[in-house]
Amino acid sequence: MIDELRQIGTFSRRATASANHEFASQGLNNNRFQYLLRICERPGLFFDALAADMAVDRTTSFRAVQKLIAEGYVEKRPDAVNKKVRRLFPTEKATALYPTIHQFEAGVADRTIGSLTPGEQQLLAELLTKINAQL
Amino acid sequence: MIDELRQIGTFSRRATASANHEFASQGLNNNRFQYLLRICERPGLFFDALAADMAVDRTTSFRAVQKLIAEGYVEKRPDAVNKKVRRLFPTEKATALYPTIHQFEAGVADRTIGSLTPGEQQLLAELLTKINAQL
DNA sequence: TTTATTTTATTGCAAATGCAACAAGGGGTT
DNA sequence: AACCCCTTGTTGCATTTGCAATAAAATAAA
Repeated sequence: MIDELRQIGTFSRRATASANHEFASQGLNNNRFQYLLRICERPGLFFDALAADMAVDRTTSFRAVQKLIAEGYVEKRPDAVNKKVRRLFPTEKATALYPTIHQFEAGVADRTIGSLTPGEQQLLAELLTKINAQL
Repeated sequence: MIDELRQIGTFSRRATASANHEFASQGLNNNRFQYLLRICERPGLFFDALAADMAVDRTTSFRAVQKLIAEGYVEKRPDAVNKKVRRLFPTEKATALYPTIHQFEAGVADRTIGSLTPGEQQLLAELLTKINAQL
C-alpha cells in the first residue's frame, strides 16, 4: 500500500511541476495557477476557505493570493455582513486567462487519466473519494 | 477528469503534511523523512537518481540531503569507479529511526488505501501505474 | 585523438514557505 | 452585560525552494 501512496505523491509533483513551468512566464508558478483557478471557479471565496479547500498552509496561501492581487489577477473585497472576511474575486485579466490555464490542466488530465477507459476513470474517482475521506 | 487530478493533489499534500508534522521534532520535516526513507531502502543511491526517483527538483533534493548529512542521518561516499558520483548511505542513527518512520507511513497508507477492499487496492495500483507512465 | 555533449555535483541569489504570534471580530455561555 | 473560545486576516523571521550558472568528470561524436 505504501507503494500506491508514493505513486500518488510522485504523480502529483510531476503534474503540478509541469503546470508551474508552463505558466512561470506569466508569474503563475509556485502553484499560483492553482489558486487562480479556484478563485475563478468559486468567486467570493475567502482566504481560509481557499487554503482549506486546497489543503495548503494558511499563510502560504495568503501570500500567494497577495501576490495575485499585486499582479492584478485578483481583487479583495470586504464581506457585506462579516467585518472579518475578505472575499476574493478574479479580475478581467484573470477571467481572460482562465480558459488557457483550464485547458492546460484539462490537457494534463486527458494525457494521464484519459489513458484509462471510462469505466476505469469512474472507478478511480470513487477510490480517490474514499481514500480522501480518511484524511 | 480534472476533479480526479485535484483530488490526487489534495490527498498527496495532506498525507505528506501529516508526516512532516509528525517528524518535525526530529528535524525530518520539509519532506526530509521521504528522502531518508528512500536512502534507507536503496543505500548507495546517488543525488540525481534520488531526485529523479522522487520527482523533485535536483537542487532542492541536494540541499535536503546535505541537511540529512549535517544532522548525522546520511553519509556521502565517493563511487569506486566514477569520480563524479557520490553515493548515499544511511547512518546507524538513520537505520535506528527507519522502522518508526516506515511504520508511520504504513499507518497513513493503512488508514486511507486500507479502507479499500483488496481488489480495489490492486485496481488502484494498476490505475496509478498507468497514469504515472504518461508523465 | 580531439571535440562536443551529457551527466553529476555544487553554489548564488531572490523568492517562497511555514511556524509562531498577534489583532480583531464573531458567536456562544453565564 | 461580561467572559471565553473560535475564526479570520495579517506580519516577523528563519529556513527552504528552485532557477540559473559553474565546474569537472564521463560519454559520444568527429
